[in-house]
Amino acid sequence: MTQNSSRRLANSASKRSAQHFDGHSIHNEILLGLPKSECDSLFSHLEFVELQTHAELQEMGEPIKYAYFMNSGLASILTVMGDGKSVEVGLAGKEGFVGVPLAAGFASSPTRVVAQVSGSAFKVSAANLLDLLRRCPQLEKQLHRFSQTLGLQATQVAACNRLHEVEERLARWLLMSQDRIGGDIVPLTQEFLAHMLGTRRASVTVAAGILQKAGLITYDRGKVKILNRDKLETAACECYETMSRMSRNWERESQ
Amino acid sequence: MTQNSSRRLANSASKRSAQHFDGHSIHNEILLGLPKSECDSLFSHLEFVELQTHAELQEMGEPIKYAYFMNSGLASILTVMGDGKSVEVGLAGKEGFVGVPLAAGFASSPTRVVAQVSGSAFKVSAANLLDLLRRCPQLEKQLHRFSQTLGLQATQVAACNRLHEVEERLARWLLMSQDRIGGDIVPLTQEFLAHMLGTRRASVTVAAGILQKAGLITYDRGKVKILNRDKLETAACECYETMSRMSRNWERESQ
DNA sequence: TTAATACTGTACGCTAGCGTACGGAATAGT
DNA sequence: ACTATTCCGTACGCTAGCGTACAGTATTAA
Repeated sequence: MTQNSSRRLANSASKRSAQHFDGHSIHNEILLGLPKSECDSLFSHLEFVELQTHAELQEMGEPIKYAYFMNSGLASILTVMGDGKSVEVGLAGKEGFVGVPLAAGFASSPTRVVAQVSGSAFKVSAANLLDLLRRCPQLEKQLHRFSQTLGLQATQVAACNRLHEVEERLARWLLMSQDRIGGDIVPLTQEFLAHMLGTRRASVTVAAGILQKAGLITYDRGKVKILNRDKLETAACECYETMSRMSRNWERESQ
Repeated sequence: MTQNSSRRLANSASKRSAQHFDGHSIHNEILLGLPKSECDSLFSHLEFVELQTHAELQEMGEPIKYAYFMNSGLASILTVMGDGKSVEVGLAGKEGFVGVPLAAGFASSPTRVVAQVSGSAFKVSAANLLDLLRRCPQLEKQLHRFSQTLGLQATQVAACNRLHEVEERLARWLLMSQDRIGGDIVPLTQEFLAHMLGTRRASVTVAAGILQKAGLITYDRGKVKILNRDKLETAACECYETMSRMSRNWERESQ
């Protein structure tokens, strides 16, 4: 990244549209919401990176090297057990950030984070981020907010995992993913969906089959196409509505 | 609360032991860790309150009126579904605080919080807390930290609820409760334990019966006595160890 | 073209846990 | 002392989901 490109980005950051970085459009909502002064500090430390599917952004228990402002695609936050079984406990798309523990003074990642849908992000080293947080109160505030939303996601997921069935949870997951990546196709195999939902691949096949026969989705070799979003919402458990409402309230309540 | 008592508290707060407030010992670890300057600001706004069992500190979806620095007893953070089923997603004892959403700019509680084991706390109005946070950076930092620990608790619980059995989860819950309240008796009926674990009362009876026959606990009308803590740890799922380790790392990593 | 791999559908026996209900024992109220 | 309530143990039929395995189809590699 050249000094020139970072300056160009910083200059354009005061506008709410058509912001670029080294030729890459900025979609990340945290970055887009920052005041110009903080952008000036921040942007010279950012690096644009492509995220391939299943790329590991953070590993459970290991030091956090980089944090990521998600720009497109989808990052899954997973809790992994000793026997290798995993459950998704949070999602981060372009509205979010990967590396929230850093903002609270935690140096190691308590979870695994993988790019579940390929995309891109702006990454920053942990050391630089910590330094920036001291100078950028708005950035710090936004990261604390997003940390809180992830925590709330996790609480709802904790209850949902205990009380709701695979079919409902699958529908919820598809809706939440579509909200974050846009479009009507969610590229993901049943194998990895099973890891998300903390269940067997065979259970996903059955649940997806039911949704498919009902005409809500089609499933073909790692690509889910959402055909009827309204009906899919009724097929999902209440947790989808709850989590959406939390996001909306969030935007309203945060000044 | 008199001006006199708050002054006395503030004066004693620079010492690490024998701190009192209106004659009540302070056990809350967040309060004990604050510098004297912030104590001076904070203490005049605190009020000591007794918490009866099942007292509701915060209701899901409603505005947060008061925040609580827990002093003794145990607060359960619950996610409640539309049909009334509930699951515990977090615990706060004297190491903690009830009302973390306030610190991130959230005015309503996304969860229900009840005093699961009676005790006491120092409460502060939401408005006063928000005002104090602007003047007390250490307090703000500590609340962000605790917010993060609650979020991590929730992620582990989300996975645990999906993957582990009632008996393991019961053992984990008893251990975590004992860690927070001290002593070897956890006063709680099977009915409410069922709400915590998101299961039937009958399932708790069975699980508790197994632990009882194995000589790990005794159960009698709302009082669990822990007889063999070591064996109880092996009966619990790995999540207990994981969550304990997270707390320990937390203390080490946070400066 | 052939072989190997990845992805999906399906099947079968099995178990934990559900919903529900009933009875007994301890406690509290009057 | 009597009654009502709370709390715990148990039982029974039922279902979702588990672990596992195998086969079929699409994709990729050689």
